[in-house]
Amino acid sequence: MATKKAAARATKRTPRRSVLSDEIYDMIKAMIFDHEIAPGSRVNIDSLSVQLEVSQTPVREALARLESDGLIAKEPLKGYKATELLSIKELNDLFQFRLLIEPWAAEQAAKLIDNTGKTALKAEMQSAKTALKFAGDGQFQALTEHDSRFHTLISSISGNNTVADFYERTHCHLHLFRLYMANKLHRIDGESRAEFVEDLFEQYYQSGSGQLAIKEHDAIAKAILDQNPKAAKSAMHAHIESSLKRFAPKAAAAQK
Amino acid sequence: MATKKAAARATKRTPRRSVLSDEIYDMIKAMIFDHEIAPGSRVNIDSLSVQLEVSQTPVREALARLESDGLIAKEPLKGYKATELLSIKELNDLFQFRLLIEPWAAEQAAKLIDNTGKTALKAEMQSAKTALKFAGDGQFQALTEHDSRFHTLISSISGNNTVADFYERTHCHLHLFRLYMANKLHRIDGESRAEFVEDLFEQYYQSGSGQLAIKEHDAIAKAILDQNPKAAKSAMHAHIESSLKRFAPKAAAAQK
DNA sequence: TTCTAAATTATCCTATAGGATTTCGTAGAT
DNA sequence: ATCTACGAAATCCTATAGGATAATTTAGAA
Repeated sequence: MATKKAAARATKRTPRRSVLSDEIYDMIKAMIFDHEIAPGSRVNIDSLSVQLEVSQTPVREALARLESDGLIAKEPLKGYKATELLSIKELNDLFQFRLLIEPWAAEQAAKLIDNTGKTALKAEMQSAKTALKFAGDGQFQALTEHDSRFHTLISSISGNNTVADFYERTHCHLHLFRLYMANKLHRIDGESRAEFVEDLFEQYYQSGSGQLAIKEHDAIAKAILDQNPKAAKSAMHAHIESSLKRFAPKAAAAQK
Repeated sequence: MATKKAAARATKRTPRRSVLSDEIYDMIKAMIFDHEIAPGSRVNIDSLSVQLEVSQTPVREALARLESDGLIAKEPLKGYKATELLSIKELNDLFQFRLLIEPWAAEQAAKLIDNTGKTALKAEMQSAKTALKFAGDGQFQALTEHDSRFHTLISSISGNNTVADFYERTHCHLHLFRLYMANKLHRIDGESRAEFVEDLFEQYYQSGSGQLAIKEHDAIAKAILDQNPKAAKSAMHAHIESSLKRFAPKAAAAQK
């Protein structure tokens, strides 16, 4: 008896900290971000379940949630497929929406920030510097993750949970979009790859005038830390507008 | 041949306009709205599947989607439960969020509306009048549905799909909240029921000063139809603020 | 009374089978 | 040669049963 129990315990040493369907959800989301699942391609439940070595049930739950997130679309009796990349119009709509929300959030954050928030914000700006180094080598992941965390952090400091929730939701798409562009490079023949990385780095993170996007983040963070609401609001507004300018040409290129 | 075709058409009279899991999703959502599933109560997959006479699979998918909608929460290894009603803070957060979005949407709608949109808006305002009659008899469902459609319509006329999507998403909660209050009446002993209906009608839809919420809708619709952006924006702003004033005391009462 | 340990309950996951629908390919007719 | 009709394969959707693990309850001992 005891030996049998021990054996059973040994075989499944997996502590399973969370439920399986959550893990599968994260895995599939990662596959979409990494373009293992290309935009617009079919997503087969059967294949996924054998690939991830689980049964269909958790895969189904994960796909249902991803559909709510807008990362996957279900056509009845046809199956799931990954959604297409953002069109120009969708990109504009999204940024217009951000312009309505985030400058306000930055303003509120400057009003309401406490010491805990200040510490967190300073730490995030510190991590941006190391992320920037990786980006110089063509590794953008750290930088995009900083960007996501930065905006999420400000939303949460604003104190309005509805706003914070919204941010996490809508930015899946944007994240995808970014990684698409970064990923695109890897498929270009080796010769011109370095050149493209340079180009992307210049245009995307440095922008024409030599102003780094990170510097815009710095300006926002500084205004919030100084508890200057008006400055924080306008800095955020400027940042989103210049982000859109950086994205628009890339979005147009991705359409084809 | 022809007969065979006709026979085939007859046998499959079930067009199955949508898949089962979608129907189940709608059914469970309706059960939450109608308080067949009370806020905070446990939701058992097994019970639901026998109650709705389907297997567990579609129930699981429906619950996963409802979790994304925020109407149901999952506690790992404990099961699903319906989320609680909005707290005062959440109500304030939600309305603050609406104040950032909807006045802008009304402004855009006034700028961009075409003849199709004008026809739809006029029709919706017409339906409000009949809904108002039902409300006088204590049947608020038609009125709350008009409210939901009205705001959704303006979001869609604004031309920004991100905004339109957002509206549909966030207002599940609000809808629930309203129906909760309306539903509460039915559980009160017959004696004082009429009195409470009167009270609710006065405070919720007529408000202290004798201004009907529908009249506020009228003002918004008129400004949009006149293509007067500034008026539309300020009318929407005023409407949301007075809505919050109507809701706040009810939310406080529901806390207990 | 309070703490430990076993038994019960419930949830999550797996596995598989079968029905329904779409898609693709082939044969025949115009 | 093009189009229609039938048949086969693939895919999705549904249904059901059963095993494994965590949470809860109950019983017994200090």
